[in-house]
Amino acid sequence: MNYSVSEENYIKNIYHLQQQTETVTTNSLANELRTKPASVTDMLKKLQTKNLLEYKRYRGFKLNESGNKIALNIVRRHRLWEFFLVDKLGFEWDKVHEIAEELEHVSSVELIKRLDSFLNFPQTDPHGDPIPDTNGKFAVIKQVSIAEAAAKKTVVVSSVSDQSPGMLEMLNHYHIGIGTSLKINKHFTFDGSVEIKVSQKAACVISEQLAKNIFVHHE
Amino acid sequence: MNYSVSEENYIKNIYHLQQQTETVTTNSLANELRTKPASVTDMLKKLQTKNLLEYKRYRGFKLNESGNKIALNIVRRHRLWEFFLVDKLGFEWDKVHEIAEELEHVSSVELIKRLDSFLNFPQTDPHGDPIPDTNGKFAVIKQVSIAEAAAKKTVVVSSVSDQSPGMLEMLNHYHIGIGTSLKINKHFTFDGSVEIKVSQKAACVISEQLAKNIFVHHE
DNA sequence: AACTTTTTTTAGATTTGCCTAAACCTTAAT
DNA sequence: ATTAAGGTTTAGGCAAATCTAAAAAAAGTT
Repeated sequence: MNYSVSEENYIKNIYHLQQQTETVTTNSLANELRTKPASVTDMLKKLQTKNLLEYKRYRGFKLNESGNKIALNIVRRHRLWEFFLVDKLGFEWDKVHEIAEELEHVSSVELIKRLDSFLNFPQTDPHGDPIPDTNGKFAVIKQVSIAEAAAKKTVVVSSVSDQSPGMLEMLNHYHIGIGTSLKINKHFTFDGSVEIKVSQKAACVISEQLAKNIFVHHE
Repeated sequence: MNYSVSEENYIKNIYHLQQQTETVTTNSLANELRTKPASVTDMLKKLQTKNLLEYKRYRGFKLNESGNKIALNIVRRHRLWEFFLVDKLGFEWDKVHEIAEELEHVSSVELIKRLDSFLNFPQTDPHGDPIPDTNGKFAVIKQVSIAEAAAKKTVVVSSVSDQSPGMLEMLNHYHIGIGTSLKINKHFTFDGSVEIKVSQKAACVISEQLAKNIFVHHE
């Protein structure tokens, strides 16, 4: 079956909200989509008719099995395009989200198959988020923010949860990117800042706010 | 200014029809867009309001200066994406039109700029049609179909006007592609067929229909 | 438990792009 | 010049996706 751009956007955003809360509310989705709650209710009915949702009036909603599958497919397309934009076209990763938002709705299955292969089957997008495979499966890496990571360990940056230009500027300044390995030296309890050491460079201290937005994993 | 997918499709198709006839008719456009004449009239009014058309009721219409500029930009996007699909993703050229139809509406200017550079500023799409530059300019190559080309001359294939799978099959069979050079040996008046010689291979005879759809230029 | 606040839904409009059917022009033919 | 035929436009509607305003349900407060 084929879905409209609007339907796909609703599905995708329900999926993303579900990563934080099991069931999603009308208001939060309206907020995410920059639309009005009444519009959300309308679309929910439609998606329920198409059997993509579990939805009870006034009680919130969540994607069912097939809704989830479709969402993962959209996420797959989005992340593959983001990878393409950064890796092949040389975009900075804070610029690609909007463009991928449009590209993700191009419907050809063959296109995505070939794009995946052209990109050499990447596992994560430029922000470190995993790219689901054709069946919606992806490896879940156990990761923690630098703020929570144990001291004295060497870890690898796996993703960043903020994709603003300001964030990019900071990461460039500290020479940190996805895949960079660094050592957590010390957590300062006073302000939550963390001393880290990136590769051969001198140790430096990053703010709590930054530490909370950089996720790392072991080895 | 920004245009809807629908508006862009109208503009593009008016442009294409104008290549054959100076002014376009409601019916022919409706036919091209697989829509109804009444719908075309509706959209014409809208495009006229937006100052992209010269249009007099019952009298046909054509793009004005700015309409033309927009059309050429859409054509540029379409052809760049076609080039990408064939050159980078390995699609056969009879499969790319539909996909490029969707991709061409992605609106980022920066995207197209970078795509162009990534593809190394191609001059023509996979069917040999010229890719307009940012200002809508492109080199016009004087070309004739093999059916009309003078005998005893060596020519270079510059484009094909039919993009069906059947056409592709024939071209592959004769080892003909865009850029292939071949010699026109003889025109048979009886059935319009033409004897040609492709590179080092044995001379062969192609039908009038095929000859009419392959365009060539000198040197 | 009753009232207030917040959230969600319904009802009714609006816009865009499309449709059918009917009216309207233009052209070509007698 | 009239008429027939064809193409074009208007009128009126429909579906998708949105909105505002009002009603209904749930949650929070005293």
